[in-house]
Amino acid sequence: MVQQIKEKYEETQLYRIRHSLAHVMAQAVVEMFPEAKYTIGPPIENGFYYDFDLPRNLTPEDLEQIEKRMRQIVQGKHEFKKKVVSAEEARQIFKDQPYKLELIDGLEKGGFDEYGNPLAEKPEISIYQHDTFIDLCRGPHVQNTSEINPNAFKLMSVAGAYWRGDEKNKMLQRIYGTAWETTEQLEQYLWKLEEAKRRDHRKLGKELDLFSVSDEVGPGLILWHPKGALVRVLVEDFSRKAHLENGYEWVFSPHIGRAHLWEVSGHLGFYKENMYSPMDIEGEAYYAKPMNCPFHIQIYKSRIRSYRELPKRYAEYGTVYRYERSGVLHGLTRVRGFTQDDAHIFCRPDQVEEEISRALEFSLYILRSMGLKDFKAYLSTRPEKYVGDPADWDKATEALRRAIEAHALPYEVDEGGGAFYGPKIDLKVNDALDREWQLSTIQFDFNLPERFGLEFIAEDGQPRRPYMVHRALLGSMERFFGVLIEHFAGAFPVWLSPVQVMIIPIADRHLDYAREVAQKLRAEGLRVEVDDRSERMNAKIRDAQNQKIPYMLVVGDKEVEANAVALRLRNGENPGPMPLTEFIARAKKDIAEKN
RNA sequence: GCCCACAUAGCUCAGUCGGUAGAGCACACCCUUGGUAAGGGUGAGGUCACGGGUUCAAGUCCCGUUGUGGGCUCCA
Repeated sequence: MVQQIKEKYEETQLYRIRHSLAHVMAQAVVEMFPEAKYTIGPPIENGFYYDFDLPRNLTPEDLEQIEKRMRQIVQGKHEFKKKVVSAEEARQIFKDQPYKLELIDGLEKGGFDEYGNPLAEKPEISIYQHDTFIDLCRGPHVQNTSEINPNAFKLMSVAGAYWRGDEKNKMLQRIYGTAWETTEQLEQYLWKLEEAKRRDHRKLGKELDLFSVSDEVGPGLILWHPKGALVRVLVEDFSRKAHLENGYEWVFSPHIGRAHLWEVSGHLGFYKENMYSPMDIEGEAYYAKPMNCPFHIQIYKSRIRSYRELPKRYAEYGTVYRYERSGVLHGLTRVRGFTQDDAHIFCRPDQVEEEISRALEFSLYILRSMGLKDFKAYLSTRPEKYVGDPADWDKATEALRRAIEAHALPYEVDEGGGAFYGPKIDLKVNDALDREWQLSTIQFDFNLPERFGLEFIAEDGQPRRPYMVHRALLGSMERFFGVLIEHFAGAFPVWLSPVQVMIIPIADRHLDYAREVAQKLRAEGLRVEVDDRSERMNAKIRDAQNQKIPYMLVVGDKEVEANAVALRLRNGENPGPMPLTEFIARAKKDIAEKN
């Protein structure tokens, strides 16, 4: 999995620091709880963690104390010493540590490393010691704890985690820490966390009145308020138009379908745990759709298809319902009912290459139009269990790879990470805080064409099976909106701002003029409101700015006199008075350029 | 689903040792008509998530349920 990056990270000093701090933390915890059973503690993105089996639950005060003790240990200038040992020696050393013994068994048998990941070769067994603490570990570590800056790490949280990630196993206590080379880096990281909190879409969703979730309706079900819905409508309209211009045909399909459909599609076999219980309609079972594919397939199958009419590209904003376990729901990014900007492409084998390339190109175009610029692709290839012809898999995978390379996207290959029905590209987006979000996906499907017996009549008059590609670009409207909110911190580009202009009359006598300006701007297609409250101008500015409204137009005696407006921007910039016509030109330019 | 924490006015929160509920913002009304990030006053607004229990007495202690948050696992 994602080998390229992982290996690079493993070679860095930061990786060694984090890995070493995990050991130091384990020492501090074991000192605090001599009966503690310790398990594994790897470096991760931004830091490290270690999982413990402890006699009681940790409190925030415990964390402080552990952190304090860690500083002392780090400052003790202890050397990290590696030693290769036999399995027997290792068992002796860790005789009171059942989790370690389990790991040693795995190492001895080969096939698994100390984190339980599959391994090609049988590894040597090594231990690392610093100060009084010995851990089963293959390293690498710093030479000496003096290489660790005692003021560049911090323990962040305690959370439950299953032994080896399996929910059938015991729940352990995981302590997360973050660690850096310098204090500045630590502070920068902590700032980023704060900033992420400030732009949390759940918080902004409330403050900007964009959406809500109601207990009465149910968890994971989103209510789009007028302002949020307006953004969605704008995004949908833009994207729908682009689809129609790019050779897609728009379709609509129902939200439920007969059990038989889902049996044929196989969803009742391999996807049932994500589907809701059926409803009874005149003695027949119907299911809410977890995917749109079977419906688009029915449209394809509604008559005989000629090779001449391929490719067929059916697009729909398809609302699907999937059962997600209560613990995984999260704001807009993980919900139970959501709308995908879905499409299915049915094409001839000789069209695959171009269709993939087009789909990727189109995806990048749409995402860039939304103000997202930083992408990374993940190519997932054939897993061990798969359906279809390996030759088709290879052809499809190569088409995906060439498309990525043709677009000069950075990418990683997830060998064997594809679904059983086909290889795929996932496109992840890095937002303004450099956080990665998965949005687009382009997947081949070698399963459904077979199951539904899809055909087209080839040039020679014989039926052939088409290739089928499933793709979503924004992913889901809910998740995309969540990402959009966080990326822009709620300050959407002008073309997507629910309210683009707030007119701020200074005194009541300017109200008529303010309304007149509003009318003129509306006639130009701008979304305008007048703040006619009996508040001071300062308060109105503050409120408009907090609502992230792109343009504030202050109008008072001078503006009325000169048929002008005084412009203020939401970033605090103050271009000042200008003729109304000049403002209109400026706004229209910003909108056209998607600023 | 599992581990931990949390749930008080529309929002953000306070509420000590168990003694019967508070602030700011928002809202309504009144005064104020102010030139680039909060003018002043008055008022209305709460089954303290829900259901049990302990107690003379529960927002506060205990149990359960629901929801939310941080994780685990999974994913658009």
